[in-house]
Amino acid sequence: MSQTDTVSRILDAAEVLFAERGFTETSLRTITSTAGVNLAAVNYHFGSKKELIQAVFERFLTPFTRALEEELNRRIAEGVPLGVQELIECLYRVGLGSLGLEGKDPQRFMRLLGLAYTQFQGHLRRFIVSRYGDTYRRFAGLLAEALPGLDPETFYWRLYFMLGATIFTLSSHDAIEAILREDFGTRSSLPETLERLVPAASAMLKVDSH
Amino acid sequence: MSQTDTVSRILDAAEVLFAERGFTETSLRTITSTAGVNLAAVNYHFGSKKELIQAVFERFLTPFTRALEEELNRRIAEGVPLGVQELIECLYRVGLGSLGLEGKDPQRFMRLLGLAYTQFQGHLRRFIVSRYGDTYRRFAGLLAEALPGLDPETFYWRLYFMLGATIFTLSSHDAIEAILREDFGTRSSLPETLERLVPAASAMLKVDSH
DNA sequence: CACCATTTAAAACAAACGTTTAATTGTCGC
DNA sequence: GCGACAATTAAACGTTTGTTTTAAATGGTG
Repeated sequence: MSQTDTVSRILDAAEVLFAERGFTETSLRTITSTAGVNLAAVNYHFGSKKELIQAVFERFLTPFTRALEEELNRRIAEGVPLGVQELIECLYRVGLGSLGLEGKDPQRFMRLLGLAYTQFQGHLRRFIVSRYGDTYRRFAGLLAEALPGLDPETFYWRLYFMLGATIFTLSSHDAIEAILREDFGTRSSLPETLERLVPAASAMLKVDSH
Repeated sequence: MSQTDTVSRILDAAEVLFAERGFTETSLRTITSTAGVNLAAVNYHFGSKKELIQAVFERFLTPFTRALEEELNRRIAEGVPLGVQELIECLYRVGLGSLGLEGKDPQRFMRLLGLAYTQFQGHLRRFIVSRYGDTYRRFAGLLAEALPGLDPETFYWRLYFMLGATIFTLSSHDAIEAILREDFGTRSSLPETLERLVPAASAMLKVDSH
């Protein structure tokens, strides 16, 4: 078994298990036995559990961030100014695209993102901000440009409202979908939920509160 | 030290520590030493850690739910039909009021609510739904009445969007506030944040997506 | 073939965890 | 004051955790 094999097998197993149970609730022994590798392999390749957690996030956030940057460049090169709804659609579409490749489940990454914000892993938040903060600030800047006249403080609070609605909803998507399916008998896929989320989030950003 | 003393000292300590670090990351030893009681007191009075977690939630959710029910009764007795914005305002104001009594920090309860949804404590979610589900459904029903013409599925999804925006934002209120204070030099209190959240959440519920 | 990184196996490590036990203390009704 | 029961205490229980260490085996590269 080659190195890349062992490393990615560990990452695959950790990704799934972390998303299902959280970081503290997932032991290295569960990860390594799921991955079919030796227990010591984690500390050999990653150094520690903390660094393994960061590596899991790096593996999906780096392609996502790159894809978002490229999509923003492409849209800006067209010369058409980007509206609020278009920017949010862009964000979601890149997420569905870059995270849904290779049979990966986009919701799993949403669960992980949710964990990064709600579990108490200070090192992880610091890692994400330092690594991907620039792209986040660029996106926030474009969104602010599309909302002229809105005072910056209100804008940023609403940005967090939107972040909360997105992460919370999508990371619990399966659970919510199960409840609604029971009540209404209908199914709704992740793209359908995003179609509902885009206008709702846009309305929240654009509303005139006075 | 009387029984009520020990019990409420444990609940006080657990409430703060759970909100700060989460359930798994808070040990019974930390709780009992913070509370100044013996380690075995938790299992003696509550039975297990799971039941302690439930007791923490029961202590603040029961008065909150009762206060919300009473406020809804009061408003309905007035005969004036309740609008979307009024209902959301009502919810937040009751939260600020009933949870902010006795020097308690409303944000702490928001953090706990966030944990209840994002951490993996199946027993806790079941406990909350079975105990407080009726009031939740009553509030949702009133809100749906205030939004005639909106198809039920879209309504419920937006309800979750609102729940996410509220819980996510308020449970991270201190962290977000610190970031914005650094960027803008201004402060914003929890009531001020709620004043921003009410119109944003209302707009999200009311928007016509067609 | 020799080298070196990789992987495995097995074991041990100290630390932390939730829980239980048995003995002691405190308190209240009689 | 005494018996009964609730409450508190110190100590130990058995697991599980992340991590490290030893050794041997494996595999590809120069």
